[in-house]
Amino acid sequence: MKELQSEYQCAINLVIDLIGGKWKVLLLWHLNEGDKRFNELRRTIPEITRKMLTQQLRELEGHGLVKRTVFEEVPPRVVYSTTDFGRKLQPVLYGMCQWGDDYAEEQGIQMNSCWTGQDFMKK
Amino acid sequence: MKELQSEYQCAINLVIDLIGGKWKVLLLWHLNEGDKRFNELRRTIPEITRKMLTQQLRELEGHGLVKRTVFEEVPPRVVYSTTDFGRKLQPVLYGMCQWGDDYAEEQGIQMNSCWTGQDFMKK
DNA sequence: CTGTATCCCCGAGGATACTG
DNA sequence: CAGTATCCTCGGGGATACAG
Repeated sequence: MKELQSEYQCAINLVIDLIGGKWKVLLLWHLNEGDKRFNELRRTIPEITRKMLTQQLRELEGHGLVKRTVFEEVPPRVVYSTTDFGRKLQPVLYGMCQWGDDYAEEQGIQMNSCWTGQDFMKK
Repeated sequence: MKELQSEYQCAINLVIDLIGGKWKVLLLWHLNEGDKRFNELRRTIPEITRKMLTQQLRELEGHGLVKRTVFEEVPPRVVYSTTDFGRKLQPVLYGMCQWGDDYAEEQGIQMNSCWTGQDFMKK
């Protein structure tokens, strides 16, 4: 598990350590849509391997951005959700998405929009 | 040079391709403080190598987020600045920084604040 | 279903020397 | 000053098999 430093020159460096991983922003984004199970996330992000999914989720959990809830059943059921703090990032992620959409439009890039922004705006 | 895809499932994936590089967010952040020369950036981010700095700047430039201005002098002078579009990301970066600051405070992480947020807020 | 455990490859990126 | 050009290492991350 990647440890955070005890001191940072600038908050942006801390943020990069927290959500700079290859899949973390994507995971947080999808978890902000709603709680998700392990294989549900795999289906949402088909390119991710089990190993990477586990690892990135564990780091997000370790840093307090994601909560992991295990239901003691057979077969096992595990649900991932964002913590209050992870959820605080939502406006930022949303801003990123908007900016990305702007970029795509300006550059004529196609978007198969899994766009959850509207839901967010209603709040 | 890393090419963008012609189509994305979701804007967040595009954003990750645009600024997901190891140093890109950091570079954009520092360039938002003001235009900077090559070695100035190296001093600001001592851990980055010349190679990486060049490469990441070239990608940002290629994607239209950063502008590179060469002054034909001896010795050469090259100034990097954010484009209008790159600048549009500033509120997002600022939001990330605020969130990082919150996190640091909650977790008791030390911050040697190169904090340019205040300047931003005045606008 | 939700993961570990292993093995292994490949390419991001560091170190260093050189250049216009 | 602002980069290229080379070489080489190292670990991120894929593939696969196995486990509770």
